[in-house]
Amino acid sequence: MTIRNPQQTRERLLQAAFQEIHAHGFQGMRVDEVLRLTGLQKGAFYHHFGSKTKLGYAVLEEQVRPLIESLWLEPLTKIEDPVCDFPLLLDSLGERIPPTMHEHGCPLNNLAQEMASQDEGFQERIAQMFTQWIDAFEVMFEQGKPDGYIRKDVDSRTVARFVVTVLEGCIGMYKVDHAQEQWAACRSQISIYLQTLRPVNN
Amino acid sequence: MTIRNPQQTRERLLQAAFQEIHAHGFQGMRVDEVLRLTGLQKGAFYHHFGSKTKLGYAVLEEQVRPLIESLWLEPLTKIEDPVCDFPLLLDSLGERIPPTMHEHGCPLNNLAQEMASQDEGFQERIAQMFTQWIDAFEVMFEQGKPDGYIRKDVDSRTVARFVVTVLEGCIGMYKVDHAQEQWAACRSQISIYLQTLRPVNN
DNA sequence: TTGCGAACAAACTAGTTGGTCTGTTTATGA
DNA sequence: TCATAAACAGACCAACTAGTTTGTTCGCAA
Repeated sequence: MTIRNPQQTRERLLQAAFQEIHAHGFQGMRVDEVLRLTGLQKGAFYHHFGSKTKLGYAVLEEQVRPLIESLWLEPLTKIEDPVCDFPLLLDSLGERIPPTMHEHGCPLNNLAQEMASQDEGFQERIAQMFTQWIDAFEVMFEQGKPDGYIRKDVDSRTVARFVVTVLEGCIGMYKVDHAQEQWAACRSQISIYLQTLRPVNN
Repeated sequence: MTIRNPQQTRERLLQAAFQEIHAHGFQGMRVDEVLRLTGLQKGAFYHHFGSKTKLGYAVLEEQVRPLIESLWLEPLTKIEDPVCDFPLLLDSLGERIPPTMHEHGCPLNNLAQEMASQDEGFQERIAQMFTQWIDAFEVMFEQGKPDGYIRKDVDSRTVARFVVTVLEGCIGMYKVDHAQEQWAACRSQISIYLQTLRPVNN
């Protein structure tokens, strides 16, 4: 008599799938390998998820999304002076992310590059998550205006788009050759860029 | 009696493979589909390329590399004032790239994100091509110094790294939802950033 | 207590995929 | 001209892969 725990079974499948997708991409992820990692069988898999694609959606929403939220969205709300504090947040990133991130990059960006043009379901979910991410940055810059940290005429949304772009680009570049200079370059130059958002009459 | 042309046969295979890899990724590319597109048979394929992987390498070096060179490296050599001319080069990009690029993004970046952590052969070739690309930007910024376009104390390599990062990030973001604002944001903010490279006593 | 659906196990299937093997035709150099 | 290798055609194969089916067991509500 084995004790059953449907929620935990589902969660185990999700975590193993997330791990495999992060390492090999969605198309590279093998259902059989997820089963091997969890010690479960086909029956369990297709009971909880109807198909490989639906599993992918679930991983995106239940694994990747919370990760982005805790790693980025939540810390951003605590930033007072974007120009000064955001680069500091970047510095702490190395310690805040799990080791697998160094090797395989940002799971959201990976899925974005692989699946956005392949599957509409992925595309929509990914686009929404990026929008949410940009929103968080926009709020951060907007909130910096009343306190005089950011110029009033700055287009916060445009700046937010740019910052997210730099982040994804940087993580992508780092994935290629893991060069420390690459990360350092983005860190220093984003800081220089942010200085341009300061009010003129300092 | 059919006329044989080994070089052309090889080239046809390369072009079809490039097209398929660009559309579906390397792992998503099917040898059979390349054969169908070219009207050739397995014999021809495995005569010219020993394996799918070797074909991938050949596509990278004989299709992607020349594309990067003609689209970026070559135009960069003609730029005099980086701060002013580079954003103009970006503006002309829309007309200079083939339509498939809009849909599937940068083939080099796609392969980078998909294969860098999967296969050492890909990783090394991709890293080298990125280095070459960064080199070209570095030269551009360095050459802008004697003429007073760029501050003498600017670290050209760091700036070059940053610019390539922004480009790849931007193309990647554009791939997700094809938003015009995304492209416009990067275009305008990269221009603002480049202004910080100007000498102070203008 | 019992009935019934949820939660699995496990064998099976049909289609796909990269790659091989054998044979045939074309070019090329001696 | 003729031998030899290059340049293919095309059938074949073994491994893999997502998904199905059937059957069994567990948990909960009535």
